Amino acid sequence: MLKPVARQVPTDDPAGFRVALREWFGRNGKDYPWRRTSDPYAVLVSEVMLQQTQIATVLGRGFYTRFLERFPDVATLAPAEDDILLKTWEGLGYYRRARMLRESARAVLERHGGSFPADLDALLALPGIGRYTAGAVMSFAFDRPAPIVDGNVARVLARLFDRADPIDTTPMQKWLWETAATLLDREHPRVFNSALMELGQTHCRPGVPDCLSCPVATCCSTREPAALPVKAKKQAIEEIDEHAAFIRREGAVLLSRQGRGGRREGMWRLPVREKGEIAALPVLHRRKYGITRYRVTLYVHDCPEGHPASGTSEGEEWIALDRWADLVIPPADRAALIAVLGETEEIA
DNA sequence: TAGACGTGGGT
DNA sequence: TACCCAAGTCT
Repeated sequence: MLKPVARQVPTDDPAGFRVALREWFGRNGKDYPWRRTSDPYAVLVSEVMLQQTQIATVLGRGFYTRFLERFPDVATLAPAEDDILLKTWEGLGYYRRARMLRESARAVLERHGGSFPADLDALLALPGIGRYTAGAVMSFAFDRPAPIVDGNVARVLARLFDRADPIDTTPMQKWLWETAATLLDREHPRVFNSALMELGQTHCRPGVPDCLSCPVATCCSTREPAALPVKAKKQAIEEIDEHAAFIRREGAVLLSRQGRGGRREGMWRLPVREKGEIAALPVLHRRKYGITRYRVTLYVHDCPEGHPASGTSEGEEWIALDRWADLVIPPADRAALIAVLGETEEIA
């Protein structure tokens, strides 16, 4: 694909850049629910859900709407119990986000009388709110000038300025934030930041971008947009096996609640055993799933009551068959449970 | 500061 | 199928 290569960069004519972006966004900006509100709480919920999570997931699977229906404001979120909170977040991943959102709601009640502060440092001091999210709430909710740099903005800026330095390094991060601050339209921060991100999501998308109709192609210096941004090499994926026991008793199945400080804290899983304990038992189900840097193969073994591995240990409980589906369970375990229970029903 | 933290959509 | 990685933050 041939792409025009500009001789100037956006900082050569910041005013022109802002106008081009604003006009493009005025015609093409998408209509997301969080763009229809200036309620900082609702904006924060959307931003936290969207951390490392695609819009299609948050919107398409109803997480955003469901969460706001159940927790419409800080006063309803602050006292939420873990179970109900996690149930609303189930399937979204990065469950710590949900707890930190609740901690932020509590902090807003305690420190700010229930109203979000329109102040970058005060927002930054709230749990789970980093530089990006603080800037997003400032600009999207309050329409106050604060730069933001997320994956979209980093890609757009790296291409506009033809910067091949890895974006996940300290110096490049510094440059990205400084450049975002320099370019920011201080008269229209909400529209500017929305537009910059949306440009990265539409025309300036990852992989092969659509440069021919890009509204700011006249100040984009890269010759090979598809090669940008550069990222530091990521760590290798590690293959691991998990051996879980399907232990069933009259009307109940043994499940294990994940403990404090660990992965997926408070959620329920099939009880995992040492491979040696149950490897010899028949495999009822096999499933692959990814978590962080691991590629996990989950084996579910049929473990009869009375087998040495069927004894319950810390955090494990018998859950009635008509109740397990209401628990908060990771998707892989839920799918495995459905498959295994379905099979054994047929056998029975 | 590098690694942990989840899941699913896109290719 | 396999791989990439997304509106990041915390420790």
